[in-house]
Amino acid sequence: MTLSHWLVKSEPNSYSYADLERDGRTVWDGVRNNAAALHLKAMKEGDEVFFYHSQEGLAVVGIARVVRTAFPDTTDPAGRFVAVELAPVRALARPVTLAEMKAEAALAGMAMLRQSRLSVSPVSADEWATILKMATG
DNA sequence: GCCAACGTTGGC
DNA sequence: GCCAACGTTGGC
Repeated sequence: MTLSHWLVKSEPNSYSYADLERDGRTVWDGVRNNAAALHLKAMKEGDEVFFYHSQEGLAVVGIARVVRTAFPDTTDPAGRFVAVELAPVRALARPVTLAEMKAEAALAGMAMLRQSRLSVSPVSADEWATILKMATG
């Protein structure tokens, strides 16, 4: 089975990567956007996920892993949306900022750059490798 | 704080 | 079913 890669956004004021490390795992709920929900449904156990800090930080700061695939989001009264569970893998050695990603030609097609408001987006294998390299450089 | 992008709602 | 109005997200 081939694993896929994703990116999720979170405002560190409400839930940061450090919070995920502290908790060990967390329910990724509250997504109320159909495109984002489709990506949640496509996540497989073991898929790796970049954890991006929006509003404050504006950078990919860590890697998480899908530990439970999509199930009904109990915070959605209408019962239409789904949640997954994520666990921390590791913090990046160096955060990769939005400005750096925008400046990197290899990331020009990246979903989160093309549609800035999408809170859950796919990351191609090449984009994943590019960002990992930027995090060590 | 402002504004662009974009999704949703509701009147027709 | 269209589209204007409105609300939310998120970068600047």
